[in-house]
This record gives sequence, structure tokens and C-alpha cells, in this order.
Amino acid sequence: MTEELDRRGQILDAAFEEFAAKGFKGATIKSIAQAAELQSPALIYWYFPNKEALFREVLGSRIPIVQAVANSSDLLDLPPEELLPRIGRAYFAFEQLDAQTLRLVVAEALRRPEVAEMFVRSGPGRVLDFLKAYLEHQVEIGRLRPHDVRSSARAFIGMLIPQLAGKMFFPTLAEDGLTDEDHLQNSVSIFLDGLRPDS
Amino acid sequence: MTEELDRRGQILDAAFEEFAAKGFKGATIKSIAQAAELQSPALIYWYFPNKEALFREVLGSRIPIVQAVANSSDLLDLPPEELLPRIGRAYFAFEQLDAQTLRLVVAEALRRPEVAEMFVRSGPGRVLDFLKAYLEHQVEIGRLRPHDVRSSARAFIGMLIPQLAGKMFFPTLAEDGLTDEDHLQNSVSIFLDGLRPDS
DNA sequence: TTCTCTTGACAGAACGTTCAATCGAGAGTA
DNA sequence: TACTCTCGATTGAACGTTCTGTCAAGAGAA
Repeated sequence: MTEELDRRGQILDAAFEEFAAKGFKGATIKSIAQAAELQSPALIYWYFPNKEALFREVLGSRIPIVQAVANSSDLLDLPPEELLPRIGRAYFAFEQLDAQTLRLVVAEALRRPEVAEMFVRSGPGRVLDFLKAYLEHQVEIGRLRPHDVRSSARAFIGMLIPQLAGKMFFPTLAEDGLTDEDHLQNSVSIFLDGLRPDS
Repeated sequence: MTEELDRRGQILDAAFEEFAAKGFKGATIKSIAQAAELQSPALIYWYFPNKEALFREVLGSRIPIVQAVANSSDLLDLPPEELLPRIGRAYFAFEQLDAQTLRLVVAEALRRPEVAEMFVRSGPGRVLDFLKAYLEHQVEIGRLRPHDVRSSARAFIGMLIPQLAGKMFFPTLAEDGLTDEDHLQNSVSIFLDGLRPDS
């Protein structure tokens, strides 16, 4: 074993696992210490002033920042047949680690308004803002029919949510065996046919 | 004051409020007793064997059973232009009380698989199953183009979710001021244009 | 009296946090 | 080399508080 000396990171990792699995109240200083393989919970207080501060650091260090839509201007002219599946695949690409993060943040956001604010602004809010701008542009250049893009942006992201929720949190929802890719293609085709400029 | 004698119900009400606001771990027997205006927390143990049992009774007595789609067969022949907005409005009709229930159930479902199962089967699962049957039927009678109804059912319900989430849990999402009714009409029209048989 | 309901006091465990003591590696001195 | 001193890191024990759950005694109605 490589006797990792980065105690701080070791504690942060363990705290993340515990908070994600049991929530802020459910995870205890003792259980975090055990998960971090510390001999004593007291050591945590050498690196962090208290449980609350530890939690905030975990949150700050783990909240995923959406960079898929960072270089917005490059993407504005992509045809929707290409861009929407790309966004969808980025969504479904959440893996094990991000599922834990999402569980932690969503569960805690339901109880703490500041966490809710932080979550929305760092994730869904950005994607929605980008989508609104993108769809607006696509309407202007005539590739989509005129409509309220605040609504269609929500609608497109929303279409993917039940599939994602089934995969990550509620396996019962996924029992009918629909694959991510099938759902994505179906959703994109409904969305685009529904906003086609002609007809 | 009417000196309500239904102590059991009084405790259940208070427990619901506390669990919804603070979660299972965050709510304490003492805080529930205070919310129920009991002189002593001990009284709770006269009516319920322990905190866990109290929680399960709260869940059982409050989980909303979706009855909007109970009489399925009547609705199967309604045209989608009529049925889909009806389902949407039922969704958005969640009011204050149900928001609390939803917060309680979702937050707890993220940690307890049994609660997740219960939640999905009693709510979203039923609506999805009904929608699949309905859409299948509409495809058969030629009012919608052939497609995978597992996917379109998810998609339609999903389209409404960001709006609902903004209203109930994440006010930041709702800052652009889109109204429920506008979003519903927009979503239905995208969905139906996207699944129109002709094209 | 007897039964249902209610009470304050209490036990035992677990909680977050503090504390004094200790360890080991490195610097300074002889 | 050997001895001392320093200091960040670590430890086990203990603190005060809060938690769930128990108990014996009492109040009020039948």
C-alpha cells in the first residue's frame, strides 16, 4: 500500500462517499473517519474546523461544472440534428461517480435553499440558458418554427430526465428496458418534427 | 381552541410536517412532539412503537395515489389534443401540501430503495404505464405515427418536469417567468406535431 | 375499581467537539 | 556521531449535549 500522505484529500474523499450515501445528518464524523481509515475521528478537526465546513468543502470540490456548453458561440450554428443528440449523450454520460454527486446535491438541495441555488446555477441553469440562446438562434435563421424557446428548452431537457432518473435513482422506472440511445433518438425526432418550420 | 382529541392524527400531522421539512434523521421525536403541542415526547410511544414505524405510517398515509388515470378505459379513445393537456394540468395542480409530500418522498427515496420503489409504483410508474397504453392505442387507430411508446411516454411526462421542479423546489429555474399553461400548450404542440401520422 | 391516556423523570447510547499527551522527522549544536 | 529541541501530525480519552426509548405514577372516565 502506498501510504498516502495526503490526509486532507483522503478525508474529503471519504466524506464525499459518506455524505452522498447517508446525507449530512446521516453521515457521522465517526463514520467518515472510519471510511478514511483514520485511527481517530479527532484528526478530522485538525484539517477542518467542523462538520459543516467539511460538508461545504466536499460540495465545493465535487459539484460538477458543466463545460460541455462552455464554448457556446462555436455551437450556435450547428444544425439541431447534430447538436441535440450531442447534449443528450453528454447527459447520459453521467457515470457512477456523478450519480453519487447528483444524489448528494439533489437530496441536500431539497432541504437547503443555498444548495439548491448553487446546484441550479452550476448545472441545469447553464444548460437551459445555452439551449434557449441556441434555439432562439435556430429560429432566427429559419431552421425551427417561431415559438417560445423558454418552453422548448425546458421540454427538450425534460424529455431526457425520466430516462436518466430511471438509470440513476429509480431502477423501477427503467424496467421496460428502453435504452438510452433509443430514447435519445426518439426524443430528438419528436422534438425536431414538432418544431419543423414548414407545415 | 377545540382541544382536538384525535391525538394519533395530531401526531401524524406534526410528524409529516417535521419529516418533510427536515428529513427522517433531521426530525426528532422531541421536535415532532413540540410541533404536535404535546407536553411530553413520551406520548408518541403510546401510539407508535418507534420513530421508524411513525415514519412509515406518515408515508403510507400521505403518499398520493394517482387517481386521475384510474378509469383508464374511458380515456383511451379521447383525442390526444384533449387528453395530454388534461394530464399536464393534473400534474401542475400539485399544490402546497403535495409539494411537501413530494419533497419528503423524493428526498427519502434517494436514500432508501424501498421508498423509491413505493414512490415510483404509486405515482410516476402508473402514469407512465397508462400513457404507454394510451399512446399505443392512438398509434393503432392511426392518430399518431408508429413509434416506441416507452420512449414517447417518458418524453411527454419529462417535458413537464423542469417546469414543475422550478415551481416546487428550485425557484431559480423559474426565474424567466414562463407560466405553467404556456409551457403545457407549447409542450403538447411540439409533442403532437412531432408524432403526427402524415408528414 | 379498572381501563385508557398522559406525564415528568430517567437510562443508555450516540453525537460533535475539545484536550492533553505523544509520535516521528528534521534542524541545530557539540 | 550523538544529543537536544522544535513542530506538525496523530492519538485515545473525555466533555457536554442530544438522541431514542423506557418507566412508574397519576388523571379522568366508565
